[in-house]
Amino acid sequence: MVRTRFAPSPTGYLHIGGVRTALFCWLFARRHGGQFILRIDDTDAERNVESALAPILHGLRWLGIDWDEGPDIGGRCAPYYQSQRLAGYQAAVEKLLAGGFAYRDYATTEEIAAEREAAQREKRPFLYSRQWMAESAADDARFTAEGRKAVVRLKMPRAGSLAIDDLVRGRVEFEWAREQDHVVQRADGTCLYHLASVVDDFDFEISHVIRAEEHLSNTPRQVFIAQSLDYPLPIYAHLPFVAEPGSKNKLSKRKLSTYLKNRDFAQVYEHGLAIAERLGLATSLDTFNPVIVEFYEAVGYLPAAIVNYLALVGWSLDERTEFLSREELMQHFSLDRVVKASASFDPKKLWAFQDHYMRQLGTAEKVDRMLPYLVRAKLIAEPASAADREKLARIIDAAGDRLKVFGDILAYADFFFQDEITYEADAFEKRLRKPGAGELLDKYRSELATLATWDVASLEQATQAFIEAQGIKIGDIIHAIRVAITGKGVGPGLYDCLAILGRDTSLARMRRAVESAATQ
RNA sequence: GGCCCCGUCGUCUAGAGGCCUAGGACACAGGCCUUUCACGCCUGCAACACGGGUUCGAAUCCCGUCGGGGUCACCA
Repeated sequence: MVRTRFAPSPTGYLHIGGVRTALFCWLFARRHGGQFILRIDDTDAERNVESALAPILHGLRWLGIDWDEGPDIGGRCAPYYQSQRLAGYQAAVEKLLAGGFAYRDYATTEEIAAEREAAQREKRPFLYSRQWMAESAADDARFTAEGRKAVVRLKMPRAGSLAIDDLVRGRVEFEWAREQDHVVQRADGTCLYHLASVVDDFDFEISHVIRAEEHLSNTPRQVFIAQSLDYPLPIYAHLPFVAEPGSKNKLSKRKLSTYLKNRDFAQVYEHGLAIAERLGLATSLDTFNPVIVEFYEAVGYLPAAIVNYLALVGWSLDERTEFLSREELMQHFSLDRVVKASASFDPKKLWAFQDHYMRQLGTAEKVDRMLPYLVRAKLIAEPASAADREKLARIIDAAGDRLKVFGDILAYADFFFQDEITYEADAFEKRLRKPGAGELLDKYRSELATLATWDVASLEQATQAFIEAQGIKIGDIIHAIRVAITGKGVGPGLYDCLAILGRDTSLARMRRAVESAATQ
């Protein structure tokens, strides 16, 4: 039975690299009809675990990465918080001690540091002297009498080597003599991550440990712990990590200002920022950041796009398939097609997937998903009336594939719902302050005032007739009309805008624009 | 610095000795379409890190060099 796990520590946010790891674990479990387990690594946590965990669970759920056992739903191996499994770790430490695989060490941190520095000075690899290792009860008594406190260290082998057959790396070998006597239990009795992780993986019957590459060098000590405890070894698979845009460094949420120098990254960030600001969301880099999954949810990306994109960061189905549904991924995912090299996060490629999945949506669904954005931005009152929904549907159809994320509706719908529009300065100058623009627009307005039916076809026909009568080209007036009725230089098709706005509003806005152009 | 991992277009990747004058996608550039923008269509730019082997033949195998990254906590 395949059982994989994702073991986040409650940090308060879901990192895009973490999601990729979770996704691969989940996909692998689903592919093999196994279980995906969520375990919370909170052995060190002093913070509020529940509130720091909520965004992580929420993000995974939003992406559709569901777990079979975990903190909120329980399961046969409960509890799923490491902080609630301390007794098991304690028992493991006792067993390690009893078997001679670990020892009580009374060295102070200063003494260890001194040894490490000495080794560095002499340019030889550091290996603890075990000078303060207690080998008998008498030693314990003696060291304790000196006022020392003990930690428990692993008594690592000092000869031979270990070979791991990693599912993505192949065979990797380590010399035991290079491995340190790592601490597994602190002086205060609490246990460290590596021990807890190994014990839990055994207790949860994890068959495949799929995790990021940064854990590869930690594997020997974990194997040592597992072997010393007589645990069967899980199968390991170390995934390449997700790197910064345009570099090979590990993606980090702290370095956003550096990433912003990357044009693509900056573009995606600023696009999201504009939406967030209209929604009145907090936009500190700590909470609103394309390295964090919440960013995409807030701005209105589709989970399908993110999942599809992320699946292709480090994995591919074949030489040309790009679009894969969740079901197809579950069906085809395999670790042997995971690449070994780290892969840069490319926000523009994610954007392209978003564009693709957005097109699959029908108008009705877009109305449902975009309406909340308009409500939050106070462009539509809650609850939305049937008329508002109808109008929104028309706007969405007119805007078409210009709407890349749900939040984009704000920029395309605002002037339809506002009573009073503001002009974009550049567009106003260029289109309405041009000599003669006002007069022409005024004539056009008078012409439209007499129009029998106010719909797209009639508007187009009337406009054509108007430019022919005036002996001008469409480009000579259409931009002025657009700025007059929308306030903007770009937007949906002009006749659509006029039709949706209606006769009264359109004519009133044109009149006001003519006045503004003349007086300002 | 020690140990470990990695190295194909700017980016994600295909490639398991001849199918490679290296394929696809994103990005980028130019053009067409066009009322703006977006879309669409066409074209283009662009890579096997380097050096030695092995072989009739190497992006693919071996060795070395260089480069990049990870890790060396009483963090996870």
